[in-house]
Amino acid sequence: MENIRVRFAPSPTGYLHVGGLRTALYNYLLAKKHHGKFLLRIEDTDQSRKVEGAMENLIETLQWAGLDFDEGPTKDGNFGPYIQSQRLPIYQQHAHQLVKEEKAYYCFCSAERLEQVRQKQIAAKVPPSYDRNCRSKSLEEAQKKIEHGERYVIRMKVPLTGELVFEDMIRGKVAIGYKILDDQVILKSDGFPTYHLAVVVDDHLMNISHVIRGEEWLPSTPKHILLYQYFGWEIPQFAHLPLLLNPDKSKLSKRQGDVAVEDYRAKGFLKEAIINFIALLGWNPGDNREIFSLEELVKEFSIERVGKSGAIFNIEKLQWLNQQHIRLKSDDELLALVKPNILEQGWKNFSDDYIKSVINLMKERVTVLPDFVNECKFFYEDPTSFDEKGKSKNWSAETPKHLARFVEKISELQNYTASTIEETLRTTATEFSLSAGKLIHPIRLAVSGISLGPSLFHLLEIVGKETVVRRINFAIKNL
RNA sequence: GUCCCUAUCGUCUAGAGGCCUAGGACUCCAGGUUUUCAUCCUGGCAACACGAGUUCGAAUCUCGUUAGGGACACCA
Repeated sequence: MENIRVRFAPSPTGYLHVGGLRTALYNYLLAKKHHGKFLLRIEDTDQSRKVEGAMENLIETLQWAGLDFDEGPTKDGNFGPYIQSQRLPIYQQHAHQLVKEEKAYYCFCSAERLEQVRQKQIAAKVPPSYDRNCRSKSLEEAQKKIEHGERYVIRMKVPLTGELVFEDMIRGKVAIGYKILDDQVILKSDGFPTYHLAVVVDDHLMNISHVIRGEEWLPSTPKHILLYQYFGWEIPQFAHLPLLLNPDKSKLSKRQGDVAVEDYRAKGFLKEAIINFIALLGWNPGDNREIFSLEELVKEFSIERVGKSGAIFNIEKLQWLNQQHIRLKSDDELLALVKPNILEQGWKNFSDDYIKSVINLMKERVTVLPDFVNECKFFYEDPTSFDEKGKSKNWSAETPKHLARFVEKISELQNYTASTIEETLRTTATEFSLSAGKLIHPIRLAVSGISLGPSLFHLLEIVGKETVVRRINFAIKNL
């Protein structure tokens, strides 16, 4: 494959959808794999749906995920502008050109008339579509109406019979009969193009070689190909990706869970895990590997290995992948990700080294980033309450005496490390003829307030002798 | 309703006619390791939608049925 140019072309209607991210990812992977270009184009031809700040948010999220585009609104190439609302004259010129060549025509039908036609068709149990009322009007007649100030749209002429056959890289041959295709509006009465015109004109002008998009576009692809033919342009390769699905197998949507990439980001999922996860939703390398970095995906990706059937977006595997990717990160990387949350908690008096030692001890035990906060509280503040179950199970009348002795002994420890702490604990247990567990569990409870967690000896080492002594003494008095 | 797409364990998937008594991963269950929990290790449950055909042989090819989904806007 040579000179690959692909694009991700979202509408700025809010956040970046995980399905959108996957589409962007597959485009990105194909481009990078073949040393091509990946462009971002903003499709904002429906002013009514435009959301303030959505484009900035889209770009920010895309870049957070690591999918840098080579050309786009904030990175000019030679094919801009990359925002469709800034390209209006281009579309208008092309639409009128088709009218001139009698491949499209002016339509003056009012919304009311269209609605009447539709109602009649529904009543007659005919599939609703435009009745081509204006198709037979002469150009002169139309011109006159326009001069009188009548509003119009431009519709493309679709052949009345025959069918259009095209090759999809994922689905193979697809054939669709013309008779079910409407004379689609390509230029709206407000002078904006519809998607169908804009996408074809831009993809051509921007030299797009492969159109990789969601399966929902498959049925309208013939309209696009027809437009390419009308303009006499080379038709790009099409690849229609299988849809991402809700657990009930409908198209992935809000209501049934989070669909915004930023939601998963906020929940503490790593970009590496999200990318890895969505890459595997519809694609696999053909062997048993499952953990991939973005760079590895670039190396391994091939569009031929993209599947055809929809994939349910099920976060259980995402969670597992997140665990795996957390382990792959260095303590320093994790520190950078976690420190803001630590500070947010008001835990300000802790050195980076301290936080890193916590991270190091905990990183094989967490699944999402916030676990470094929520499951690590006792590293940063004294427990204010104690787990009741743990107390009834592990705390006896004798316990304070045992713990007092342990405190006494570690206070004298010169070399306070996990191994000397362990040694001290075991000799203390022996003094009282106890199993080590009879000390370990109450000490854990006293120091952390809960009865689960990492290695006690490492926990005690990290927290520090002073704090351990203070917490145990507090527990002896108050438990 | 019409058109289009799709169909392997609960989920993501491997499988391009014999290598399939269908493989891997997640989840779940059991056992082991561990001071607890988690991790980790071992093992287990679990699928070719159905029916015809082609073939010596079909999860793989063809047709049909069924099911699910998508598209049918001056939205993308």
